[in-house]
Amino acid sequence: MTGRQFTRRELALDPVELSTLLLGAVIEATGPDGTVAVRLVEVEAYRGLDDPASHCYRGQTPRNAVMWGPAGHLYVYFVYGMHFCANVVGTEDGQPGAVLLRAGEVVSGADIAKARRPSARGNGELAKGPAILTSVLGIDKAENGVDLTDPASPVRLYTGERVPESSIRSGPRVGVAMAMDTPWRFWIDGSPAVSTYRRGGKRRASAPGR
DNA sequence: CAACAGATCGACT
DNA sequence: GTCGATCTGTTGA
Repeated sequence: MTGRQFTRRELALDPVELSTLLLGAVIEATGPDGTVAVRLVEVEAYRGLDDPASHCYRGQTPRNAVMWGPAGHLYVYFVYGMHFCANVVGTEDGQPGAVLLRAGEVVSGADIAKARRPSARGNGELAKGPAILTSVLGIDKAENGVDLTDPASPVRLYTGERVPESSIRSGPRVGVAMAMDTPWRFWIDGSPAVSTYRRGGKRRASAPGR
């Protein structure tokens, strides 16, 4: 157990503000094989309408509909044909926005986390990267839209130890080609779970033959 | 250590 | 048909 569960009202923030609130917070997910909790150490803000890199920049679609919904819900999307990524919905009232959960440290259920991701290189207690985080937590499309503030929800969000502002760093988001000058990635300085930065950009498909 | 190509499904043009 | 809020193994400095 860590802190108390967040309320929807506490999470109804601009994604940039919500990002710093989520650092150090604990997300806990219960699946058929058990419960895993992760302390968040790296997140990214996506503000929607103003933000060309956001899924909702071009308007509402069936995939991103959750981002228009109430704060404190989980937005899960499938990407690159094999990975799931999880976001916490922040703003409300027609101002879509969310915070991508990028990395964390497993604080309970480490054995289950390891079983779910046996190929995790090195330390299985780290969830270094958004797709690894979701697989360790057992989150997939089925958890899209669940309420993180509901005690009965399969995925819940709790307050953690407060992170001193001096240890919070920010920088450009990972893998984002547009708006690279916007430092909307936030992480806890010194955490081993923080993913290494990879710049975004177009990659031409090469090797036309097979 | 840094950089790149491949894998693979669904949303969007 | 193209490309993506990615990860991993391989290659090269």
